[in-house]
Amino acid sequence: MATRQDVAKLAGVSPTTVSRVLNNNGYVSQDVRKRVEEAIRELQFVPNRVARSLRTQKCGQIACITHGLKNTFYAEIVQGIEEVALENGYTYSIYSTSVENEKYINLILEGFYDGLIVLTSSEFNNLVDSKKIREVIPTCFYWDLGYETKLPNVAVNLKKAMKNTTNYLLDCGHKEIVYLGYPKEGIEGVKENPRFLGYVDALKAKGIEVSSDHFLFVSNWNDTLTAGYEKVRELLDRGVSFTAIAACNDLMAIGAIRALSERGIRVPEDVSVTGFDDVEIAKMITPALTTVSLPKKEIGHTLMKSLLRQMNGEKLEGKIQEYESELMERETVQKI
Amino acid sequence: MATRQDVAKLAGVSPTTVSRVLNNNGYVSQDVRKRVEEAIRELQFVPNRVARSLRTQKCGQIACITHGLKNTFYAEIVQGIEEVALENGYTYSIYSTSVENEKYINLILEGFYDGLIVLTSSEFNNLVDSKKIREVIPTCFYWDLGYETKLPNVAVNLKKAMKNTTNYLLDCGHKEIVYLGYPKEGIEGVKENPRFLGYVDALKAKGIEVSSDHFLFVSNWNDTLTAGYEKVRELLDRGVSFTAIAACNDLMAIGAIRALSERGIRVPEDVSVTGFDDVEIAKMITPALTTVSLPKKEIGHTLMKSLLRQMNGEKLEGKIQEYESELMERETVQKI
DNA sequence: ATGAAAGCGCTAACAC
DNA sequence: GTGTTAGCGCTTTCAT
Repeated sequence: MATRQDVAKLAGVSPTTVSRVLNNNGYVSQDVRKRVEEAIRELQFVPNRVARSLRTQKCGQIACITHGLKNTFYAEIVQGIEEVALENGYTYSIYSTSVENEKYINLILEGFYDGLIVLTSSEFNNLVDSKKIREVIPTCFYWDLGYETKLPNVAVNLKKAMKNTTNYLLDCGHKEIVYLGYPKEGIEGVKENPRFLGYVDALKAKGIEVSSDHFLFVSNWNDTLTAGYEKVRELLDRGVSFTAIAACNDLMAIGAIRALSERGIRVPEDVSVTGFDDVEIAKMITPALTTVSLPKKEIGHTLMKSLLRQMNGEKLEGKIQEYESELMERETVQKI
Repeated sequence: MATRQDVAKLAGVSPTTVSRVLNNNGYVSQDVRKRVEEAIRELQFVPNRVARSLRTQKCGQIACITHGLKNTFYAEIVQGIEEVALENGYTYSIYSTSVENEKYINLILEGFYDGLIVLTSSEFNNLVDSKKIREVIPTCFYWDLGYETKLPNVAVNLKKAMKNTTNYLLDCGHKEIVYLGYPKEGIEGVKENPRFLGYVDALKAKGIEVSSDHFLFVSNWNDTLTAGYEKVRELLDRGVSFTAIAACNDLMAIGAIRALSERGIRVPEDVSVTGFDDVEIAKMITPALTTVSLPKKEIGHTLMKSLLRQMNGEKLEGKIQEYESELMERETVQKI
């Protein structure tokens, strides 16, 4: 592997000059530049990023924390992040929240990353002291918790989104609506989840009783197809009466639909179901899932752009951008 | 951010000694070790990975090339990779094949990675000279092409898998089976795809005519829900007669089912459909998808383990492991 | 058992 | 315009 030294020797110039043409700063005469460029080509020289990082104290890499890519919701956000990262010469690593606390922190403190994007605020908050992390490394959060934070974040108005959805269900004549999704932790902390808040708000506004029989809570790290499936089976076993399910993500909704249809309950004829996220597959299943569309890629873009700004020295605080969502009326909801 | 120097000073020893306790080599007296450890704790010292990398010429990071995580098939393999990577102190970056040729190569040559895992052999092969890459960096491929290679790879017996699946369809009485999926490039190169080979083999073995009317080809980078959906719509528009569709991945199968049901064609009553990969959602849609199950996580594990071996100096060549698959009989196929 | 010193490949301040 | 030099934080001989 050729080094800058080798190039310098071959071109008959000093290493500094090579740097200059490489980084396009300082003055280099046409003639010399040409010779250097030729030498670079001949030796197939590629600058060593590790050495450069050590010198410049920035390594052109960011870390991104998710809780697994199996929910394509995250995969799509990550795609958005990747696009603007690469455009700006950054690479990124992905970590799943499943990794233990300490490993993370060290990985991050090791100086191998210039910035950090956290897609799973709640788990991350439980794991580490976010404020502390932020002091050592520029950080941007995708914030989906129910309270405000000073941490730089981009968010979606989830409360409003779920309120809309619930209202839609209500307008379709549903009164017994099951909520399937996130609490923060247990029933007490539950108020902190914006989606749940939206659900409760909508019900109350129409004078409908909010019954804990209709709460199907799932922890944040377990918002999967299987969880949706099993929660609804349990619900069915309990014999609770309901005519609709409002899920907190599409995967859980799809799991719910499966549980329903295995018991011979038809969607939407017998029970209506709504999802959340509008993952690509939502419109491809039959019946196509009525769900809430979020601008996933844009979220990724904004997350990365905000991080970039911070890495350039800007101080950012609190909500940087709040996106709106859109209810996609498809085939899993029916008027009764 | 504290450096090793600071620790040394605080502990009243030389920087070398600090290194020794950090890396657990050489002799350090109990007493000194304790002092150093205390200093480390007090200063919250974390060794700088960039500096270490520069010195040791290995950076504890690998790159992984996919064509996007939106197909959870790749996400699951990546999860497997992550598990053994982290276990062994490696971090990883993910790249989508959508990035242009040159950027890649440079990224990889920049010395920011100790190894490379390629999940999308075909695209990668088109993009770069795999053999050349391999000379500069240990590499391991997930190989799903129809010809053998000397490049270190882990594979699944895809030909056999698709042959099985086609036979299953045949045994169910289907004779007009549509193939939905990968050619290498155009019809001529088509023979190189193992799945296609398996499909043709099965048909021929039963003396059934192989008709190009039943080929629905999709390029490798376009094996999506939407592609499956649109290809099948086109097929329907052409008025070709068929009773089954064998798809090359679950996403395309799901897209196909959607196209079918939008036209009032029932699955499996009117047309049977099979998928490939057994992605988590396959069993959750209704009807549950009959598909081929591959050991995705294990593939990830083996990929990473093989890379580890190479990074430790071992020379690996050709097929390292070939996995078998399993047909999951569910609800999208019916006897006729 | 511990320390001194060289050097990984690069950049940037400073000289010429 | 171009070269010299110091140094980023660490590991690793080689002395002691």
